[in-house]
Amino acid sequence: MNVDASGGTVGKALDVLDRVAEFNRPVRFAELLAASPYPKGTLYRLMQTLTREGMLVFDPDRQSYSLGVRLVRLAHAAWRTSSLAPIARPHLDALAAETGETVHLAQLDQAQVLYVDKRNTAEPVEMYSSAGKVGPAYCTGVGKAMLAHLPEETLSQIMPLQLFHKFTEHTLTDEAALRAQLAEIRAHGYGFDREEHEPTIICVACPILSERGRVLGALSVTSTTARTNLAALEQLVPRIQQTTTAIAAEVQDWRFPDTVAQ
Amino acid sequence: MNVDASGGTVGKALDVLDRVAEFNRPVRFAELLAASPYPKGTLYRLMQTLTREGMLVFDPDRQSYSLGVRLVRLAHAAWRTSSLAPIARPHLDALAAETGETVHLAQLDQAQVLYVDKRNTAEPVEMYSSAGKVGPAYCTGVGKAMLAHLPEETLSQIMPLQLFHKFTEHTLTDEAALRAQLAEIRAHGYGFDREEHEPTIICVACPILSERGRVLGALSVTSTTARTNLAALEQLVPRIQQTTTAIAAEVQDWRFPDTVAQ
DNA sequence: TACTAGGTTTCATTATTTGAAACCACGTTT
DNA sequence: AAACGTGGTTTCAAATAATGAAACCTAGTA
Repeated sequence: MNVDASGGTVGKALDVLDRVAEFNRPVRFAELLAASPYPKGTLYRLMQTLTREGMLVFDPDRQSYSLGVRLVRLAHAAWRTSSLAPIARPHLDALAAETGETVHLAQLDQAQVLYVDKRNTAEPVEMYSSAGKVGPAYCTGVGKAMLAHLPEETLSQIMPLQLFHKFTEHTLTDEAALRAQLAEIRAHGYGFDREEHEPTIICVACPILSERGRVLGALSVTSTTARTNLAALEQLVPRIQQTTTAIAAEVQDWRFPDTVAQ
Repeated sequence: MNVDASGGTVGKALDVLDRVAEFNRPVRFAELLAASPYPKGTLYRLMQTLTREGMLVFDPDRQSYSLGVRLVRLAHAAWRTSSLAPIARPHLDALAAETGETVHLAQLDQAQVLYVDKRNTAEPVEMYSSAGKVGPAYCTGVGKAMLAHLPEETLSQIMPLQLFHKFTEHTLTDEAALRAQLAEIRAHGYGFDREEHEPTIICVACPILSERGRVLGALSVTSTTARTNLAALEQLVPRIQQTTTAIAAEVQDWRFPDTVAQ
């Protein structure tokens, strides 16, 4: 999944972190060794370093490694400064309240969609259960909305990384089909998820664009075919765009509170 | 704050990440250069690498760097597998509901306390606002509860890293005083925060220990002198210990769902 | 035009990383 | 008890990547 191969030591170290993350549970050295392209000694020292640095934690009881809490601390900062979530929060609240539907805020992480916040009127906000989750870009509303507004150069870089797994019978399964839809989305300024990722789940999504047209993220309102339909969701577009515009506007200033550092 | 100095390249790279994080806002190359011990060229390439790897994001509009979203993704995994939060969640809910007070779940990150979850009956759970925050160990209930149960070797390593800043008139300001209290806490199995960090804020905290006595984290119930007092909080100790024991017990198995990897 | 500040690249030197293999510790088998 | 095997740790010369001083851009200013 990760197209590293970049020679650098830090690249490898981060790659190891990713691999540990993929296990989703504490992992033994030998397991990781089997899953890594690195020779024993190299991997060993890499993990030593990462452990010493607090990015990994070694559990002596279980003889296994997990991601370290230092990551949580870093991510806290990342989330605050580099994600749209803190700004978007009140807007999401309002939108979710008004529509009564689930609202997703996402950004691009490499070739995938990373959900940075979520409002679900039914259940209360679950920490990290939404923030931090990743999903495919080619078959989600937010994903396509972002892809559609990417410069061709970037798009052609991440297009080959799309897996085009056929989740449902509506999933777009090749680049041509996707590109056709992206053009459409670009023209309209919004796009749909037509049960492409999960059956009965539909959504309408709008990109969040900077003044200069750079893709900052995307916002979607999700529902089910049991409750509503695409036409009804389309009615919400003006309201959603009102939100995305507001968020984009705030982002413009936001970036420099310029309070004295420290 | 960071006692790196470890020659490795990854150490330096992570150090750079920390420094970026400390700014709490997008930061220009020159700013970071001024704050770093590394020469121009070195820092430059370090940041190039980190940016290429998605750990930093460069905003071309603002000519500045922020922490990348890849961190959020990694932290999501870290939080799930390496923190007590997912397990403790229901227990925290129950404890908070019963006591009607704020409940904190913390773990040690290097020499600091890292809050991994929190329940505040008043306000709803705020994403990341609690998870990811760090605080001093020597003057918080959870901090001292954890320090008290650390093996001497580890303790003597992190003791010199305590800042002993006198937040309030009750703050312990030297190692001797702290060690005396740690002994007491170890004897009782619980400890207090006697307005040591913030005036009027008091809490009672219990460590979460593994079967073998390893420190996994700590749990505290916090209140104010306006509402209650230490004696009343002490009454809650059995209830809190019931919770910590339950969490510790669950942790024992938890670590290996042993579902087929991938 | 000259000057400056911020950022990028070069290149010979340095020192870290590499990885094959040896080694160690332990629990298992014969 | 000796031999074996697996999982983990260390060694050491060779290969490679990181270093940092300085040169070099680029764009905005005097």
